[in-house]
This record gives sequence, structure tokens and C-alpha cells, in this order.
Amino acid sequence: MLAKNNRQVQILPMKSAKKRSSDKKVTLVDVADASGVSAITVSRVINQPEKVSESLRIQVQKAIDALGYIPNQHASSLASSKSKVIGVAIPSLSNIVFTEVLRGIYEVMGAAGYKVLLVDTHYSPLEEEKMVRTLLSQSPEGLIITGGDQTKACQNFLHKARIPIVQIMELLADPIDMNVGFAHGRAGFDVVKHLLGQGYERIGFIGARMDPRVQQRMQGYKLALEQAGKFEKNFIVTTPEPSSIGVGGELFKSLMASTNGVIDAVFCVNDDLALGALFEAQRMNIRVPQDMAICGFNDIEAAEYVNPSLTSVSVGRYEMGVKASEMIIRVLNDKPVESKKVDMGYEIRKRASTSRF
Amino acid sequence: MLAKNNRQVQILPMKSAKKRSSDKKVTLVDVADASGVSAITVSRVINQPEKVSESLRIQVQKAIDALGYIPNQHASSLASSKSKVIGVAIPSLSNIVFTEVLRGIYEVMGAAGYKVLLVDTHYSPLEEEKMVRTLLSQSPEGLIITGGDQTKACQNFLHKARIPIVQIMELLADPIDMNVGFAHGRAGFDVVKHLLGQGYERIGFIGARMDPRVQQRMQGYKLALEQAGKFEKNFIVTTPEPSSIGVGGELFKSLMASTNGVIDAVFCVNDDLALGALFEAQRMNIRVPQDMAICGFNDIEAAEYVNPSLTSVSVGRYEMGVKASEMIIRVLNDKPVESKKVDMGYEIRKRASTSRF
DNA sequence: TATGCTTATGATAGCGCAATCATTGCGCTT
DNA sequence: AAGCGCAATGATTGCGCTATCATAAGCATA
Repeated sequence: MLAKNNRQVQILPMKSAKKRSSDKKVTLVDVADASGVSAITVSRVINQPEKVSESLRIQVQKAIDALGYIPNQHASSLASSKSKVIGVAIPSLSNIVFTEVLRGIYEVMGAAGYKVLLVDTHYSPLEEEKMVRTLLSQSPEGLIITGGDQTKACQNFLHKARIPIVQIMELLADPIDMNVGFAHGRAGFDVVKHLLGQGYERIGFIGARMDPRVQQRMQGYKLALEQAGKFEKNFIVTTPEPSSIGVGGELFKSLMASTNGVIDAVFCVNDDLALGALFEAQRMNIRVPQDMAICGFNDIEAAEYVNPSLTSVSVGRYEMGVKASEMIIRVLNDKPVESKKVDMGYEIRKRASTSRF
Repeated sequence: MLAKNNRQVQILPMKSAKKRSSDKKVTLVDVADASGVSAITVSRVINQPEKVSESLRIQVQKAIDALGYIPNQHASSLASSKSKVIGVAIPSLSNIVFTEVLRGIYEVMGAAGYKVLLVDTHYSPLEEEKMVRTLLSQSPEGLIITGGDQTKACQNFLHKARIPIVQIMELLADPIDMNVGFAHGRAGFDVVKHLLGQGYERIGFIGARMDPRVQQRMQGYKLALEQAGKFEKNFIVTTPEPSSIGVGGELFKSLMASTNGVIDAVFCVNDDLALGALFEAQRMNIRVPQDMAICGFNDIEAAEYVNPSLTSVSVGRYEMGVKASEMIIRVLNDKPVESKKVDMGYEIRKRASTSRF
């Protein structure tokens, strides 16, 4: 009885679908009807083709192509509770640091058949909470988020999600799940040691945006100078504004002004700021590196080519994206991950801008 | 009969859900049960709160918060055929040109409550076709894609999709739906006119990647030089490789070598190449702009600050993203768009690197 | 008081697909 | 010949939500 009823119900939409075939969305059932098989067989041709005999597979594939059928991912996700979506939250789209991480993520996730749903948190934990809700509403199978300063509510959501989550960029004491990053504080510390080693003595600090990772670099800077007995708090100039070359130049000028030009080196928290400082120093006729050392962070391509070449801290951004993605995929495939915390390390690229000798 | 049956079926999952409330996904029905209303009312609280009395609304909202309920977007999309997703296809994530367009898209789309599903086509029409299928399988409400060289199959899909589509970056003779961009050919033409106007006579061309838009700029360059009777085909050096500062330096060297150094100006199709050429010229002790003019394209921030400052072509990338998004949103809200084709224009920023006088 | 109109809430069905459990047919073993 | 195992295919059901229509309640009008 029920079966017969169903069949009747289905016949009607078939007829009308044929009448206006061009303006009606093609569904699995349409393909099934067109190729004379059941819906589930069409589903198999798409998702597990090895379970369908070759003849049927070809026959169904023909119908798919002829009708221009594109599966409805929402229906598929709902039925299977597999979305093939990975959520990614980054603080800024315009920062090259994150776009390179993204490249790594897209590379690996794309190859593994996952879509990436990307959101921008604008460096705000509250915004991030909202965005994480958005991501979770898409039932992602995994999540990559930046840093560790989530709101309490956000942490709750994340814990309840029961999906693999990687926090990237920095090393966290107590990650929600997995963690890939490097030690920003230690990197800042090492930069200062390098500058001291080159004979620079009055080392300034230029920072912008001042997100948690930049703060850590600053702490490293401070610690190294304190240990050397050379810390002066007015050698630090920062702004909450976003980083840019222009801002780097401005901050360099104000650092020189506020210290009466005694500074003989600057550690800039990223390369944009450092380039700005370098270009400004050139305009001020300050010789780099003879009278002024400049060190950046991130090692963007320009650092190597600018004259004089710019010392910077190289970090594997692309590799971080790759690593985070691979960890998620391993978990999704029930394979073990070597470690839930991965330190990607960094390397100071010593170049002309800090070589006094 | 049927109703009673349904009710029985529902009671079981309820019970077990209560037992292991922490590891089971919370659904609309759970919230409805917890707040003593029907499922549809909870749905209304979320989607059309103005249709629910204040008392009920508060009561339901409490249950939502208490249970940490996050709606399942797949179910919602399936039932309503509204996904609140906008698909975006760009050729490269690592190119600042596209990330700035993206910023504009995210800004507008985010504010309007749309999620952005972003795919990377790697400058390949075939890849693009695959990616567009992926996008369409998410039933996006609108699409933003780059340029006009889609495969035939891809065009078919796009036409059948019956959603607003904007092709961005370049001006197209026959857009699929809407189009926002600027005239690359004319821009290349104007750059050469500017260089000629500054008294440069033997103008080289440096190009990388050579996507359709770069080709158009090259055609403009060629046309202008031909009109001036100054075109020499060995003044053109290109590579299919991606652009970078390093490649810019290499191409500059090979241009100088292959022309025995007669070149007195170069038009580089983007600022990375131009910076590479500039830095290389400095290392070769070629004076810019006295002995060599260098002009870039895109007007990235470094162009303004480098020494000497770099002439470049400024284009509203962010604005292009904003415009494309606004057009889609207007269509989705049944508002008229002024024009289906929008020329964003460009402006040559004349700076020191091309100012002989 | 009866009638209609509006607002607030609910019951039912179905979106398009895949999980699950049949069913069929075939070759193989004993 | 009977039974078994396996591969290929199909029927049914439900994922979680919203569209649609129904119902109830409140109020104004005649």
C-alpha cells in the first residue's frame, strides 16, 4: 500500500520535470529515471563507483553528463553527516603571513577532497566566537583556528564539537586539541642576541597591531635586553594600527625622535615595518648597517632582494598550513598523529642590514 | 495511525538523548522540548524572531544558550533551498591582487550574512571547471569568478545555475551575467605613452605567469610602441613562471643581456617584477630613473616607499570586491543594478622611477 | 452577539541524499 | 542437488530543518 502510494507520488514530479527540464534542478532521482536504475545506484556511481558493475556505471555516468547533474551537497551532508568541509579561521586576509598558511591548507585539503570554509576574525575574540559558530553550523569535519585566545563560550563550542581542531601560529600551553606553531618569544630573544653579537648596543623595538604573537616577540626582546642590562623602556614604540610599510617608517621616525637618535638598531615585529624603517632611514641618510641595524620578521621575499638585504626570521608558514592539514586528515582517517603539539621552529636569516663587520 | 507511530519513534531518541546529552548533537527538537514549544517556533526564534512573542522568544533563547544549540545549516539549506553561501573562484591565493579583492568580498558578504566559499583555480580553466562544480554542489546563492576563459562545460554549468554571477578583474565582451573590471590593454597602452612622454625611447617589457590579463597589458604595450614606430620584439621578455621579485631581477638581467643594454625603460606587468628589476638595476649600478625607467603595475604599498619610488598603475582591488558583492546582493534582494558591466578604471601613479626630468 | 480579520503557535510533509537492511543471481563446494 | 558465500542492486527510512497550511486566540466592527 505504502509502496504503491510512493510510486504514484513520484510519477507526477517526473512528468512535470520533463516538461520544463531546463529550469528545474536535476536530482539523483532524475538521473536514476533517465538511466533506468534506482537512486541508490546513482549514489554509488558517484561515491563508491567500485561497487557498481562497469556497464551500469557507464550507463549512469552518461545520464549524469547528459543532464548536467550536480549533487546537492546539503542533502548529502545531512544524510551522511559527512560534510567534507574544513573550517578555517584567520585574523586577517590581508596579511601575507596568513595567506601563505592558507596556501598550504588549500593545497593539502584540496587534494584530499575537502572544501575549505574560511572566515576572517579581524583579530577579535568576539568576532572569532561568532565566526566559529558560523563554521560549526556547517558541520565541518575539522577546524583550523589561529592562536589561543578564544572566548570561554567559544572554547565550549569547540570542545563540544568533537572534531579534530588544530590551533596554529603559536605554541600553546593548553591547546584545545592539536597545536602547530613556533616559539615567538624565543625568536624575539634570539634576534636581540644576534644584534648584541653584532656589536649593536641600543636596540629599539617597533611593533604594530600587537596581537598575542607580537606581544610574545616583544617579551623575548625585553628579556634578552634585561639579561644584558641594556633594556630601556622608551626604546619601544608600538601602535595598535595594522602593520604597513608606511607605519614602519612613521614609527621609525618617532623612535629616532623620542630617543634623540641614540638608537643603533631596531627589531621590527614584521618585514613590512622593517622595510618602512629601512626606506625611512635611507631618506634620513642614516647608513644601514653601519650606523643602524634593522631586523624584520617573517622573511618575506623582499627581505632577500632589497638593498641592503634585510635580516629577518624565517618561519615555515606554508609548511605550517600543510602540517596542520595533514594532522587533521590523519585523525579523520583514524591514523595516529605522532604528536599533538608540533613546533615548526624558525631560523634567523642573517643579512646585510645587521652585519656591521 | 501514522501520527501515533511517529510519536513512538520520536520518544526513543529523546530518552537516549537525555542520558548522554553531552555527546549527542543538540537539534531543534531538543531545544523545542527543553523550552516546551514546537520545533517550528524555535526555528522562528532563530530566523524570524519578530514573528514570535517576546516571552516565548526569551524562553526559547534561554534553552538555546543552555544547550549550546548550533543550527545545522545543511538541514536548513535543504529545507529552504537557501544556503547563504557565496562561491568565489580566484586563480591564486598567494597573489596580493586577489587577496585584496577578497577582503572587499568578505567585508560586504560578511556584513550581509553570507558565508564565502573560496576556491583556488591555479590559473587553469580545467581546474576552474572542477572547482565550479564543487561550488555549485553547495547551492551557492551567488558566484564571483575571475576572468572570462571558462571551459565550455563550465559555461554551461554557470548558465544553468540561474544565480547571480559576477566575473571580475577584466572587462569582458560577453559576460555570463555581470562583470566588474578594468581595461588592462588600455592601461598597458597608457603606461607606454607615459614613458614615451618622459623621453624614454627603447622600452622593454617584462612579464611573468602570462595570464589573460597580463597578455592584454602586453598587447597594449605593443600597440603603443607600434604606433610610435618603436616596437622591437626582442625587447619583450616573459616567463610562464609565477611572478616574484627574484624572477623580476632575473628577467631584467636577461633583458639587458639580450639587448646589449640598449634598453632605457621597462614596463613590468606587476610590482613584484618591477621591484626585482629595480633592486637588480641598483646592484648593476644602473641609475634609475636617469639611465633606466621602471614602471610596475598594481600599485602595492612598497611602490610608494621604495627608493626611488616606483611608478605603477593603481587599480581599486578592494573596491572591485566590494562592487561585485554589492551587485550580487542587490540582485538577491530583487533590487535593480545600474549596469551589468562596471568599469572600475585605473590610474597611473607617476613617481620617481620614471621621472627623467 | 455574530462576523471577520489579524496575530501567535502548531502539525504535517518533504527537501535530496545515503545508511541500512533486503533481495537477487551467480558460481562454488560438498 | 542442496547449500553456501559473495557481488550487484534495490526498497525503505530518516538526517534536521522549514514551507505550508491549519488552528486558536484576541480584537474590532457591524
